[in-house]
Amino acid sequence: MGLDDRKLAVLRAIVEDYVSTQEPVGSKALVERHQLGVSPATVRNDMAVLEEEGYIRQPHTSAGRVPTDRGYRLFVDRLSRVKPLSPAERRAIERFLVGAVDLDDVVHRTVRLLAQLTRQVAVVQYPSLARSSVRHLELVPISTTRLMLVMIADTGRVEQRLVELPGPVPAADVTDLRRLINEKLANARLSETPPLVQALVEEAPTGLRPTMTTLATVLLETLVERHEERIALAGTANLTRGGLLDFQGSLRPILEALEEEVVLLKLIGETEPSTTRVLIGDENEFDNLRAASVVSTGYGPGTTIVGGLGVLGPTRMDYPGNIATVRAVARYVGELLAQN
Amino acid sequence: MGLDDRKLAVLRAIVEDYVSTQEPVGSKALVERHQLGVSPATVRNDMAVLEEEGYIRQPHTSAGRVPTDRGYRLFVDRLSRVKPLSPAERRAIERFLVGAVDLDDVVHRTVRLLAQLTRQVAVVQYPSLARSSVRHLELVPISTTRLMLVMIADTGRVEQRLVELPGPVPAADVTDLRRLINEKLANARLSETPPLVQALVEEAPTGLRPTMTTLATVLLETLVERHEERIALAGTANLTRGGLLDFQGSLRPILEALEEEVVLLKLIGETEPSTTRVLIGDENEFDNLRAASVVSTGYGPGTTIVGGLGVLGPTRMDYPGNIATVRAVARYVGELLAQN
DNA sequence: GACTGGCACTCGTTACAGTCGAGTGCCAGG
DNA sequence: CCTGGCACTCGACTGTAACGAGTGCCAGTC
Repeated sequence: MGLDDRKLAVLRAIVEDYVSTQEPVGSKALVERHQLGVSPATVRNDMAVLEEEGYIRQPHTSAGRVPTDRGYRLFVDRLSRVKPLSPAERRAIERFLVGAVDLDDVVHRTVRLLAQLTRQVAVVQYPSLARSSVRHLELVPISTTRLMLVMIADTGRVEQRLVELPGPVPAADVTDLRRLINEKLANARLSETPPLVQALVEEAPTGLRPTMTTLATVLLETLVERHEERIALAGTANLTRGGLLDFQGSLRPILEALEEEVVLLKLIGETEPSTTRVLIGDENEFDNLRAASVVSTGYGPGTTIVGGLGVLGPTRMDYPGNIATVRAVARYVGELLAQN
Repeated sequence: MGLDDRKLAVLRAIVEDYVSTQEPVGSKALVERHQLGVSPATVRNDMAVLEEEGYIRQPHTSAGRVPTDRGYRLFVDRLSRVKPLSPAERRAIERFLVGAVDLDDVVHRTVRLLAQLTRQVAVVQYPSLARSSVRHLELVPISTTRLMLVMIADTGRVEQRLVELPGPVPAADVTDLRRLINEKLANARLSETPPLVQALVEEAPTGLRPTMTTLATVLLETLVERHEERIALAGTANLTRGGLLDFQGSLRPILEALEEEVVLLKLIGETEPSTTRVLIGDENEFDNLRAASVVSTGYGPGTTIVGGLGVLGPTRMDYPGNIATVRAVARYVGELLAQN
């Protein structure tokens, strides 16, 4: 394919201009705003090639060119230069995140911060239970036949669940149960708990066996099956920026997708370590989001990844800027988590 | 004011037609669709009066009439007939809410249910801590200088918070602290805890005094100041029904308002016992929501109110239907809570 | 006095024609 | 391989005209 350097420069210029002006960009405007060193006619020839290769298209014959999803992809992969954060942005991140008092607080502040900095919709996954370890399991007697099971993960996440016991259980037994459970499960990765829970039941003293069986069921549900993942969302109002030009006139599919936790998890949860993932338009597997792009990355204390975070916006977004912001925020959050 | 029965009937007909068709309604269409027993000309005269009194208006000279906020208000107060839920709706409510496994689950199911039934944006406030009592306070040692404080409210709500202790505290002391705290605070209304916490510090044995002081600070923060209220939201995609006719073309202010928890709490949190509150358009104190209406009510086990729930939509909404649904859902949720 | 039919009027909507101009593709020449 | 020039396309905008839904008013009827 004959994509020489100048053609790439033209594509880059088109993307940059279109992203900032939101209007199809013509050959004349291009040479005026960028130092391409050639005439509009030459640029037109390049554009014709770029269009043939599927990187740009014209909304209608007498209009300028607009990048296609494929064009954005090339831009992101090969053409965008890293855009360092401004000092003001760095300060904003620090200011916003210090003073967070617990995990909930961290997540909420993070998601708002991301939405504010990128002016897009921000999504933050709570630290995944699957990738966490049990720090402590607490049994709190509510009545003689009811316990509250509280699980504290090493990431700071806390899950609780009410347990209906098969019969009254004296306080001393609760103490024993608590000890047994913690001996077995503390410091275990959540994903590895099922066999341990099974062992707990088998090894339980006969007197505690029925209660332990009930507990085991709830434990498995709490640790593995239910609610496994949580999501925080902010900045939906940013979808309305840029009139209705983005998202071809209807926010509906986007808003619907944002209500589906499963969808969001797929979007930002499946990150390989330390990569920033960019999904552009129809690269996305959800039809509802074919007009949107997602920039996401993983975060966690040190080098381990415990969750994902990212932003969602129109395909016409500032990729370099958003990538830089998402990365920076993820790094700060990781540091914050490492302190616990 | 000369609002005889027929004029009221005309207003009612206008509201009903406009709500269902979403188009300004004219005199001719009115007499065709309702048995008013008079001619279009007569209806026109009535309309002129209604317009003069501010209950309806014309978008432009050659168009039909549309209810004003004032018109909706009159409709809601005096003209709407109660619309009983369909059996299908009743079934849906029951089916949706049984099987909820804990409070989080109840709240999430409720908010989704409301959004689905009313096809509006649904808002549910978690049971307010201010109106709850302490069921139990648990101290979980994380390390020698760190505790996790877990508060379980009688409504099922659970709050937790990490506490950094001034120095190492032996396990036995933790047991003592737990006992002291529970003796003093269990069953107390959260709003009444501040003096009790104060007393805790004063009455603490000298050895435990410093630790108790630290705990007291966190207790006050957890019980009274922080996060006091939480909100669940669903159905934002419903805002896009009815094209962009509702909300005069921009969802932006609405979406912004929905991101502000404070705003939502004001909307649905301030409910007097067992009343269903309807706020129509500019009756709302938030400028962002002057194009929206809110139907809300309180819920709770038995006759006490522990939180609010409701729906938000365009002023052009089905008030009788939404009022009925909101009430019914609130009642079911109350029953569900009472079972704990 | 209340209701009705009729009629003139308003004004937004639609359709159509014409102009404008941004932007293109192509070609001949450097 | 680049460039200037030129004809062409086609959406955006403007102006005009016909249309029709809906109104307000008035004179007539019960």
